[in-house]
Amino acid sequence: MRVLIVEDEKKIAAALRRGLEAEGFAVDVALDGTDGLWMATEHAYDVIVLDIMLPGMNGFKVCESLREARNWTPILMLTAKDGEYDQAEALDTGADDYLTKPFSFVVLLARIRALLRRSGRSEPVVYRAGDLTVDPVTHHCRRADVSIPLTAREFAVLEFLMRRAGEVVSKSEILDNVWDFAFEGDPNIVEVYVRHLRRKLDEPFGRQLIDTIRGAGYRLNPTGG
Amino acid sequence: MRVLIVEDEKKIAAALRRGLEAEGFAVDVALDGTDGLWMATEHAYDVIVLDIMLPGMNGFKVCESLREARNWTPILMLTAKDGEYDQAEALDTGADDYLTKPFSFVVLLARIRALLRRSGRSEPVVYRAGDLTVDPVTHHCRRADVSIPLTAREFAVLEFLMRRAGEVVSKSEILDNVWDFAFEGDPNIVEVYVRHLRRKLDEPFGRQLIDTIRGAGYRLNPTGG
DNA sequence: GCCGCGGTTCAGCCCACGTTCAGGATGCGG
DNA sequence: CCGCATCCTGAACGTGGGCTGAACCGCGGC
Repeated sequence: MRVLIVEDEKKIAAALRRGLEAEGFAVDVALDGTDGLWMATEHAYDVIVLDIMLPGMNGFKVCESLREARNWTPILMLTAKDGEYDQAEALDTGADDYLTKPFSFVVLLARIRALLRRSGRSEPVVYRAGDLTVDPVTHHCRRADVSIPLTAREFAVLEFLMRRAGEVVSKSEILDNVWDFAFEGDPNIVEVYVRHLRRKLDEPFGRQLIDTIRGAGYRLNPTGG
Repeated sequence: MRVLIVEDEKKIAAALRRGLEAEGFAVDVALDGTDGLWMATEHAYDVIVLDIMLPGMNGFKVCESLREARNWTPILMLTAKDGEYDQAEALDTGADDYLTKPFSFVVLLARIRALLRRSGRSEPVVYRAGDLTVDPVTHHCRRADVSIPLTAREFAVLEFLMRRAGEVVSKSEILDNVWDFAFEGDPNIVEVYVRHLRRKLDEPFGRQLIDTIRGAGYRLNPTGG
């Protein structure tokens, strides 16, 4: 599955590349608009992540040019929240979806998966661990056939842990993936959400789904605890 | 697996080279920034370890130049704790991870492995000795199919001994690799941790995994004892 | 406006872990 | 057999990482 990222902020570009490669995507990066357009026309991608604010040629122009050239690769646009460029304009120029900065990696991944699914290029994803199932598409979580209501954040944390089931995941990794790239708050928030998840997923069932590895991070038990 | 180390402190550079070569990496060293940049562009490395404080051209610049040249080799930055340079700036310029000095060698190695894993360049690592298996990724240690809980330090010591299974390893080597390079405490701590490991790994199974070589150090029995 | 909910911050608590220390065992050379 | 160096071992101690409940804040719905 090939992805093209067109983004000039190196930090974001690098983070996206890293994350997507870890998910098994083949990733190319272009750091400005003209280069992005060139790469998109020369290679066949399954999806393109396209920033709007770009040096040289902005994202709208890139998107427009591609569509005029009859290139229908799904495009996910990245827009800044603070006006200047309009969200809706993204869809007008032929983008398939957009995401406003700042955003978290799991949300981006979900959107990309959604685009791929719509274009019929990928199989559905459902995570399982023992009697626990998590479905990012329908946003449903159930354990032992009882449905568990989760808030957006709780769900995102759980989804990330499920993707890395069995592995030790550090708190900073969770923070980097589930919260905004720009998040500068108290890292203790991760502990708080683990607490929420344990309360909803462990206590009613008398089991331990999420282990604490002191000094290293957390580990989701792939057998469901 | 090729590694480039860009570091001007010869003592550290040499220590890293030695350690990584012992791990089977092919190691090149550059002693200043311009040289490092040149080597990174001329050769293909799997990972680059890049100090920030460098004569000539600092680490940020090197990283930035590489990324602008579309070189996406994973970069692990080494930063000093005492301000002056900011940790976060490392990621801004396109580094993939950073490590603050002082750090221990096993931590560095773990980070390098993590980078390689994320970029899909390496196969999973699990250490085995007889019926003992140690998995750094999941932080699992099991003997004869029973899971043994270990603390972070215990795990680090065991991991180091496993990597050098069959060899005689001196106490100071263990100290240098598992503790900070700057550690100035009682070396007796190594004996204490060997004791802990023996209690957890030997006594319940009536075997001797770690031999004492009086006057020389310890040796982990590759057959599991 | 008011209310309720989700997200975030904060402060206090607790205990596991890392480290130190001192006394006891064990091996080795003379 | 003695003396010394090395290693083993249990216990004591202090710290910080992690846990938790509650307060706070902002937003959307009624």
